[in-house]
Amino acid sequence: MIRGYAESENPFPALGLYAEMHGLGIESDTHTYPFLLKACAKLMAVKEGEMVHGVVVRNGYEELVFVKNTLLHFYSSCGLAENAYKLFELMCERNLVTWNSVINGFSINGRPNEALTLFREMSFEEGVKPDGFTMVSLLTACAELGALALGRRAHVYMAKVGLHDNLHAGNALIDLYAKCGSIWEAYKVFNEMVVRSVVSWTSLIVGLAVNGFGKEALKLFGDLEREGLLPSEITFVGVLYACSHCGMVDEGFGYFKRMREEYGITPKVEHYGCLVDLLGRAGLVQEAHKFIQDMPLQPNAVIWRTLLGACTIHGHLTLGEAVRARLLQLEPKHSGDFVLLSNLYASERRWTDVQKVRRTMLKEGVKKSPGHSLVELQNCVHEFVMGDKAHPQTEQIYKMLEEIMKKLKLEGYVPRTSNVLADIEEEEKENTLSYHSEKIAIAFALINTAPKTPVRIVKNLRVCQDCHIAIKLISKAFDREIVVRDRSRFHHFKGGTCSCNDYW
DNA sequence: GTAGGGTTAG
Repeated sequence: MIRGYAESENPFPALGLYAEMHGLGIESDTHTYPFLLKACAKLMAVKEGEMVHGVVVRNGYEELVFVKNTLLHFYSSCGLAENAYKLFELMCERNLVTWNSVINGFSINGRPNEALTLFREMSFEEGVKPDGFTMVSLLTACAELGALALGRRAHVYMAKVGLHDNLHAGNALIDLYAKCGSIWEAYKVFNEMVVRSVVSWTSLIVGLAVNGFGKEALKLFGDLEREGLLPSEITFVGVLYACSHCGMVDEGFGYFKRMREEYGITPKVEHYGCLVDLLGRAGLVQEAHKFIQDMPLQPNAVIWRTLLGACTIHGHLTLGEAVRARLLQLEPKHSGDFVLLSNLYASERRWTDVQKVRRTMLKEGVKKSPGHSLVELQNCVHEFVMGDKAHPQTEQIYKMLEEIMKKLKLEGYVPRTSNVLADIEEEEKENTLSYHSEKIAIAFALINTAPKTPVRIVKNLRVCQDCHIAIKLISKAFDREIVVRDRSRFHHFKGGTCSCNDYW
């Protein structure tokens, strides 16, 4: 019974049954724990899982590799990669599932570097051969880092050991190439797949959309329908995202209607979020506000933040302030909201208000999350932060930055300082030569790669307006294609223009 | 005869 529930869509009753069993004085055996932990993992029931962990230890089943592996999986899927790793370190017997569980724990919890390190340890030091599961975690880690060369190597390896036909690994490859901005390689993987699932289609649709190929994403969705496949709610998130980033307002609402009526999918807050963005981006800010007020779900912070973003782009000061007040109630210390509000005031040239926002931030101890940019070079991922001086090539990098600035000024570039808050740390450091991390990363890449090679950067925050203008000019002045993945989407810079059409 | 994987609005 417990097994049945644990493996079903609603594993909740499994926990109740266990409690009942416990109450009747029936002891669990080694067959029960894995299913219980599976249920806890699915439900993210941390407390219950930790309790089961305690029982496992008390009954002396801790050293059984099967049981321990489910514990690793439980902690990993509840966002507690560290707990999983601690257990892993103490294990005397490990098998492939053990390695996969702990690697995946790091990979899905935003610690891709640790996932890669463990993968190397597993395959090069311990000589354990990876399987499809391992490759999915590895590719996910590469995708997060934007490590294209490393991902390609994994792809080659998969072909060599016969894992290239694995459906899940194939899907992870599509996602990898899309998240590295190499959408044509994603297409290639998709086209060569022996078996595809709706996830394969969805991954490519989402990948096309975030890379700025909205029309192609919608075309692919059409192909999916012609094949008679059933799109999922995530497919529709991709479709609606494509519409909002291409300004296709009517089409977006058309798909939303079809999602509900033809496919019977109940829209979630993510779908409403896309539509708020769709209206807001298109300048229909009042309509977006009305849409939020009329939606049947409770709007969350992301919904209001989307509207605040639209107010900032289109200069709706009064509404923006009202939305900001709501966000203060929902998430008072979200640094991004302070930045948005400040940009809103800056766009209206209200400098006193900009200063006020800054002072509040300092007073409340709200720190802007530090931006960093990643560049991959010869299978190594280099990280740069604003004003970075830690890299061994610092001297060369800053010389290059000077050269870049000289060239850009000839092209008519004037540094844009209206995003005052974006430079808050810069001012604190009182360092006039403190460049944003993406500029440093680009200088580093220009030094270390052959002319005309594309430059790829992954940034954890959104690229600021000043850097966006500068990178457009760099792509022209240095004749380089520059691909920047920021927090929200891709920017493909080439010959002085960007694929986002300055709209992001 | 009990364990693990892919896509999600700002």
